[in-house]
Amino acid sequence: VPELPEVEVVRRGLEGHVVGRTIAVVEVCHPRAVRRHVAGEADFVARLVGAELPTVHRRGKYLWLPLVVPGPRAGDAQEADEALVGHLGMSGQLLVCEPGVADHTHLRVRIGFTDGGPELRFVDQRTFGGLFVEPLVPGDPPVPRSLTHIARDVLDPLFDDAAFHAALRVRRTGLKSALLDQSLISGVGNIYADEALWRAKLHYARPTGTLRRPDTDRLLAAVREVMTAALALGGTSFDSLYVNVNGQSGYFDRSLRAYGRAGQPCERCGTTIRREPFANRSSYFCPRCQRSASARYVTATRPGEIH
DNA sequence: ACGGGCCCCTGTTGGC
DNA sequence: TGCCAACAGGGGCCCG
Repeated sequence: VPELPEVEVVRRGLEGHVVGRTIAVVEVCHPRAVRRHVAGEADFVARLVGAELPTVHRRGKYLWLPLVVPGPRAGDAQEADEALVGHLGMSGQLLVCEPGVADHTHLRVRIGFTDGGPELRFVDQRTFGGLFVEPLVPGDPPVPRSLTHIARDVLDPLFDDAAFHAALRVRRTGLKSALLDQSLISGVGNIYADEALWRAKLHYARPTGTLRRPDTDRLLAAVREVMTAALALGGTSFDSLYVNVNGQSGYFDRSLRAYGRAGQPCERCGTTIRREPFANRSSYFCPRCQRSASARYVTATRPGEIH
């Protein structure tokens, strides 16, 4: 459930079903799912068992739940100094389901609670995602250590539009590469990058150094609009891999204007949407609406035609 | 230091 | 029908 809207849907689900509860048991079913927990599987489990989960945070595509361990005397309030961190990768799901429900084929981690209620299950077909426990680094809010290089996302009120524009100006790369760079702006993946670029009428290969402030403002507005609209529809789901904590799909796939629409007419101008290879994936765009890559740059990116 | 390329996995799909 | 290459929403690491 990869991009920001889908991860936010999951965060809200965790807020409703997991926050306030205390972990009783943890079962790691596949070691690769906890590979980012360097101290190992047993340490991962030990740090979780007995911890209470007061809140759930998200930055970009990462989720984390601060862990509060009960103090020596009952009722002692403790500050969380570490957190359970999760990334869904390409195919990860966090599902809330009754303890009796049959294990999913790709169940990787099971977390049970002291109240005996629904479990939290991490299910991940491709195992690009994972869970790990890490110390929190002080900040607003405190962030797990390995997330300190992740930029704030566009729905974060503290995202700095001017700083983002300045960063684009000094980069020497294409616009979509910059959008996908989680250290510049987080939460944007392949789908919403293409959708935002279509909305802002910008070419994916436009050199970032050529952007003027109004271009950046239009782009950021488009990213915010498309993500907000997707969130309202529960995110984008093409199949059962991308679901909320209750296993339900979102409906934003019907609202996509560029992604996956190769060969179909642009809804703005009727020109056929084109698909081009991009970084081992694909870029979808309207060749008429999104013509802003300079001719020199486009030429230079074609193998064997560098002038 | 920074950008692009490659790899980590499993499953589905479409062409021959 | 079968086989196999291409492709899939991500990111970390290595290399130049």
